[in-house]
Amino acid sequence: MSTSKRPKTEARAGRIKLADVATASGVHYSTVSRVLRPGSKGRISDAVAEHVKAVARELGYQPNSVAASMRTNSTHSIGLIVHDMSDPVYPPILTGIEEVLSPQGFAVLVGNTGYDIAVEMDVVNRMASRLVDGIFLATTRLEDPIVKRCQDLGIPLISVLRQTLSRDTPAVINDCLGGMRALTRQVLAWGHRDIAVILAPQNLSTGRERWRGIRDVLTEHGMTLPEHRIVYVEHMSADQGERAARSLLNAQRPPPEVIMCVNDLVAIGAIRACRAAGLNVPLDVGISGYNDIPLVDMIDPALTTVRMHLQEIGKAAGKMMLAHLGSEAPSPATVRIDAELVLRASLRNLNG
Amino acid sequence: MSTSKRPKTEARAGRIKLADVATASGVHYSTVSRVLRPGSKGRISDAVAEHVKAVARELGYQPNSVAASMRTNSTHSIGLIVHDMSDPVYPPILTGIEEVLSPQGFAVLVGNTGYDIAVEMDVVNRMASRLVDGIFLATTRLEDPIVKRCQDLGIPLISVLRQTLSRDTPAVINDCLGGMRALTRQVLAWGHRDIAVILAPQNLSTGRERWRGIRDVLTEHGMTLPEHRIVYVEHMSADQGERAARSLLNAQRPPPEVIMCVNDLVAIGAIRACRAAGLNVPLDVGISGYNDIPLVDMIDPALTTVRMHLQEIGKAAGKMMLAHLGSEAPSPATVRIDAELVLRASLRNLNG
DNA sequence: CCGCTTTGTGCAAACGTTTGCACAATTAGA
DNA sequence: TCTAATTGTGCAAACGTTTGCACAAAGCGG
Repeated sequence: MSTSKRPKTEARAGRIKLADVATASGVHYSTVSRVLRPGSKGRISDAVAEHVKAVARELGYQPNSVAASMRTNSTHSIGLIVHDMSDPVYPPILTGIEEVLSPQGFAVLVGNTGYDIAVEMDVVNRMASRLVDGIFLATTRLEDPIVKRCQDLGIPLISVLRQTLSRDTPAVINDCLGGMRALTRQVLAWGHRDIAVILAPQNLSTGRERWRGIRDVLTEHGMTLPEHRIVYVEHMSADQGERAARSLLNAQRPPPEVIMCVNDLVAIGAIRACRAAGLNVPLDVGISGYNDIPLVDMIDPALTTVRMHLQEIGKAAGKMMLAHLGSEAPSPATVRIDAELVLRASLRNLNG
Repeated sequence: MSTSKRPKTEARAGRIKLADVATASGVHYSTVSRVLRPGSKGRISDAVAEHVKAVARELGYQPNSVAASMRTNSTHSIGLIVHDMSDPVYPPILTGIEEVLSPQGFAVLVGNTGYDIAVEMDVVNRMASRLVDGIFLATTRLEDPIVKRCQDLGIPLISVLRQTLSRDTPAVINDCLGGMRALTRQVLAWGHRDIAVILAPQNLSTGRERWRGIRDVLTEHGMTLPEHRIVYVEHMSADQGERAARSLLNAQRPPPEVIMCVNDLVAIGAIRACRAAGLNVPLDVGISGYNDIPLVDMIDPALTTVRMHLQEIGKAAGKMMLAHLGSEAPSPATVRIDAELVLRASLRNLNG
């Protein structure tokens, strides 16, 4: 740590503390504490309370929550771990979380992993050092050493968007299964039969559930996909999507009627790949995504996708965190937030 | 605060502390501290150091940084205040900041204001209570009570993307003036003369600089814009952009040749408004944005805009923060990061 | 008017570090 | 061999809260 901060400015150094307010009001500092932190034990007369509050306000007293945390062993801060905040899925979740937690006095510590699990482990350890009251994990794998670590550390954990295989953590997730089923039914209803898919790694619950949603419906219709119509991305980005789509299109075979992508970014990449291959979307190839991130309604062609209610997910996660912090018994419930089909130009009705 | 957390889990309660490591290694806990925090005063023999480290590792010691913060009066955490993380401009900045600060042991506390200055003031006060070492402010107004507050509180502040009128805070901003000049020159070079603008509130440095960039170039060419070609948004969102554009198009006059928008989201709204009015972009009306946020290259039509190097801005801001935390004299330097013109389909060459 | 409850306030410990100071042990210089 | 410098470690205070406990004052029922 190179930053040696010895001196501090005046304002920082001469910070008003409880004792200052106390002497200025002629009471003991413990009394000030009780006035300013209602809910603590020990009743205070209204007269004193008013007076102390007035003095505190006048002196511009700002409580030192670090000191309070030290005493109470609770920082009222919670961590949010994501791979990359620039992925537009995450910010609305942060907003939802803040909406619930901020009024309760919680602050949110954001940690980006950059898709690197070593970094992620480090982030967790640092959050542990900082005594966060809980962690929201948006990177959860089906078998997850990070989850394990949090459990070992005794940090309340809530999984968002994803869930472990054993469902041993509380979680708030999108109903990927339902969403993908609805989408697949629509694809079939519109007469598509030669379907290709670009899937996420199958060590993620989202990746697995979305794929299962597709397969379920295909199976209902007595269909299965041939190997060569199934490709994977390593993580969900447009570049990865473009690469994957290229491998679908480059083969000697004719292009599929539709490419169902595991999410919108991947679908964007797929659209690029189609364009590059001289194929028109949706005339030559239909494309679908998942998430309904901002602007996919404005792209060319407007993307058919499934909307997750991300802010709702964030809010639900926030509430769940509050519940878990309050109670002793964190029942690992999994809450599913409904998904919503959004039909746009990138997928057409072959029957129409 | 409703959450009464009395009991804690085993793991949380029986946390290993310095003293535990000390007794286990047969040394005083101050020695352990010195071993684990190299750079502190007092040299330790290599033998003891190795031994203590081993014991600490074995016991799984996690330093309690709250306690350390209490002692040192420095939390190694910094705040980032934005209006709304869902605005795609901010995440890359966060990434840049983290990239620089995280390796130095800093954590980032994110605060969304929801465009509400009362909330914003509250966020600042809470960050002050939490003893953040510094604050990045991305909401800076030309005359800003928030900046004033931070100065009163003695919290090191760095303005990002925006700057105060008096330039009394260190800041890292995009070169809006240069960027907008370049764009305007291009617009003129391509033969557009009937130009309309959708501007941001003029109490923001970005709003004012971008407008000045346009005016400068127009003035160079002996042009000025008539009142009815100038409209404003309250803040930078697609909805606001759509409203503003509507008011430009609804008038009895013919539509302008080009609408220059203060940023991409606003431009998106303007495109929507044009479509709704039955106007083709770019054939009937050209549109430009600013920022080059993700996906504007994919929308219909692809948006002509100016790229800010957001992650660079974040990194520069992070470095600047480190510098200011280190030194006594925070010279309020303003760093400008170059902008880059990005020409796409939404603006056409009338001469071509 | 007496004991008992209630109410309001002060006292002091504790939270887990960091670090100035003291001091013992070792090394070096002459 | 003696003094002086150096090195390694222990001691204890301090950081600013919260909160259990003690206790005085006041209210009250009989």
